[in-house]
Amino acid sequence: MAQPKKRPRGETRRRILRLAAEWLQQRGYHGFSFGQIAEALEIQSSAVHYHFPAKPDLVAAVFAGYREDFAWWCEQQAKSREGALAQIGHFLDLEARNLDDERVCPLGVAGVEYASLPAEACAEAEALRDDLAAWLSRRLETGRERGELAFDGAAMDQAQLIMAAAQGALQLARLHGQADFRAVRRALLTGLRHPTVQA
Amino acid sequence: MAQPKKRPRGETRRRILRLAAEWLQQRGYHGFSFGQIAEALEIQSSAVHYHFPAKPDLVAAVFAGYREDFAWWCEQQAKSREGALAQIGHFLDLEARNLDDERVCPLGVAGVEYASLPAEACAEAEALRDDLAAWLSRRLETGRERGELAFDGAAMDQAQLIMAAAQGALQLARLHGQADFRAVRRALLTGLRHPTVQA
DNA sequence: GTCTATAACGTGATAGAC
DNA sequence: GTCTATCACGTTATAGAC
Repeated sequence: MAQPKKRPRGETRRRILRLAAEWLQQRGYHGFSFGQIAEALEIQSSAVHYHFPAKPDLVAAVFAGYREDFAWWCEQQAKSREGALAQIGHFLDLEARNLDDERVCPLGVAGVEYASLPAEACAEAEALRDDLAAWLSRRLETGRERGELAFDGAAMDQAQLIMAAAQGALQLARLHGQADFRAVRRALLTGLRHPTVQA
Repeated sequence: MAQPKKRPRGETRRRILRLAAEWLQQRGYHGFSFGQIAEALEIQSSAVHYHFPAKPDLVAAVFAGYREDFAWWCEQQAKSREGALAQIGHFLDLEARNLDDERVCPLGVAGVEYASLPAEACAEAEALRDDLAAWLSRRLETGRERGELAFDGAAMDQAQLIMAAAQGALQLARLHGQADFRAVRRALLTGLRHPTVQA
């Protein structure tokens, strides 16, 4: 029988998280199993259970990872000191990266499967939603104050429109093609650039 | 689709379809089973298999039902002879009905679980997407021609924005509350009403 | 940290009686 | 059209060896 492969500390855990994130965004929570992860990584399913006692633990960790990644991205973004419209464009580009390997936004997964998702995963997803909403509405608010952006209504309404549209567009892109996402990106940014009417 | 036009008058069949549609939109494709449907309807799981040989058949039939319902809705809508903005508002209200029992848009389910969904279901979902996109872009196009609506870019881009935003907003509403959907509805319609700038 | 082995269960699906 | 009975399989999860 094959000897266990020695791997650097924490390497297996990272590989599990990485694959689980990919499949979660491609197939949904119920669309992959510990056994499939084990097979793909050429380890035993009980090795997966060692790192993550149960599936809710694994998926909650995946969502927590999304939050870490987004926090890191925000830090990098803050350094660039770009305008609000450019930053929001970069946010849409961040979402667009999911198109490369046919993923959807993790919030979409949580939203669709909400009623069949473990509570831990829901809680992390809600926190991620709050992170995104806070970042977006802040950019929109200051962008409007500085006259860079024009839109009617509350900044938070606009932030939710952007989140919802990006997430929905990634899903529609799978049904009809990546052009659908670009169409939505175009429509969103055009709407923001649009100067308010002088009455 | 496997099932021809002729629909058996069976009450059981209708009850199965109704419950499957509800659960599909609440839990996703993998979030419910024949056994659970049988239990809820107090029949045997093999009775479900009688009406729908396999799960893909059932779910494809559910999607086909969505298309029929939407076609019927379009007919009713055509009779009203309302303006484009009002009609698009009604479309968003149609989506908003899903909030009542915490469902999401079926296209969201298909988009999220695409990689783990049977091909029959994907095909029906794509057809439904085309139905919605065609109806919306037509309203947008004629609305703009008549000066009722104002937006930049292609009508189809705008149609995709509306579809994506509505679908994403239903999902976000589950994570944070129904107000999120209303915020998106507001932002969308405000954007359309916004008069183009006179340069 | 990974393995073997296995438990306990739910799943989609089928055959055939009534 | 619905039932009983059953199947093979995949699933999550645990115990204990190395």
